[in-house]
Amino acid sequence: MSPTARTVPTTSTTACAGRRAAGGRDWLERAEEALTAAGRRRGEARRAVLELLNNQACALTAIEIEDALRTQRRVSRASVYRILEELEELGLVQRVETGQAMVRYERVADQHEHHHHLVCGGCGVVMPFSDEGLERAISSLSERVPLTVSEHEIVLRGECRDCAA
Amino acid sequence: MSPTARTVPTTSTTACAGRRAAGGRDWLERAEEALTAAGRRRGEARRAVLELLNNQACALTAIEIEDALRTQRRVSRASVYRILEELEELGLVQRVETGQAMVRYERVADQHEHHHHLVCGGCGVVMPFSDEGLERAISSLSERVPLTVSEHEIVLRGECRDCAA
DNA sequence: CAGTATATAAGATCGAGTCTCGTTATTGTT
DNA sequence: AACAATAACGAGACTCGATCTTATATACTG
Repeated sequence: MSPTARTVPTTSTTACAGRRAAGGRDWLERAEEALTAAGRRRGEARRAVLELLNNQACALTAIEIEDALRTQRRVSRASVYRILEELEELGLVQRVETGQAMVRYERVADQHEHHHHLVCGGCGVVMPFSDEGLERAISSLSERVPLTVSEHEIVLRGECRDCAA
Repeated sequence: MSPTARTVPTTSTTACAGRRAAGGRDWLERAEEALTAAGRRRGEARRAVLELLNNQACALTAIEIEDALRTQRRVSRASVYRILEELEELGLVQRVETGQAMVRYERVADQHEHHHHLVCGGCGVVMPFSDEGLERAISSLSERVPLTVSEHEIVLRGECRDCAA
């Protein structure tokens, strides 16, 4: 079995370690406003997805979102993807590639609660991190490169403490 | 259509811009040696893949490899993936996630011709880059993180000059 | 409250990647 | 050089994340 394409044992909402997001209240409100401003109607499926994303500390996959909502309100897979795409276009959500063969999504923080990801190759757990020095290096670099850089993504891979033990 | 899952218009071997890799002679030899040392036999399919990878400046997808070889020697898709996996295990090839819904592979340079990637969201072109300051920031960061970091990957996304024009 | 457009659900479909298994080819041995 | 033994390979079925299609339900507008 290929090490990176393995089935990652993620228990839906615990895929990304770390404290459950606390002060996301603003994000939910901001999201609702942005959607209304964009001329969108309200729907229960989308509201459920928004609420779930608002309570996450880190990125979820579409399937994890579908599973997590199954108990409270069945949301079709197509809807999950459609909603995530809308939210991404409005800059409310961002895609995260962790090298696990599926895309993860997370809400875009109000200010710059900007972060990147640590991925354990053993158990598949995903953890957020951020670093000032790294961001400085990136932004200075972005000036000297033959591309108008609009986003960047950094993934550190290795073994978490549990797996290394 | 989702912007990142779009079908990227890559013409097989030109997927990764930049001069065709020049001094790859050593890599090919090194690869052959490593494979022999690992007790592997020789096969035509693998030799074809090795030669192709040796002439690339940057990362290719498995499908691109299959297509590129189609004219000279038909190599089964399963073989391409199996060969790439072997090479990855031996540290001769590395996987690259560019956020384009498929994995790319490239040879691992002899010394530290270590590099990362710029991806144009418009045309899908992938370009290599490297930066000392960035590497320093990463390695100092790797010490302070709750993970034994073994690899890292950085992708800058934006618009290339042609697409921005 | 009727009309209309958006939101959603269900399921077909797509495609990258994986798996199985029968065939071919390399290599060490005689 | 013929011969096993076994690794390398090819063809195609299969998996599963993601997308597309279409019919229905629901939210706004007048």
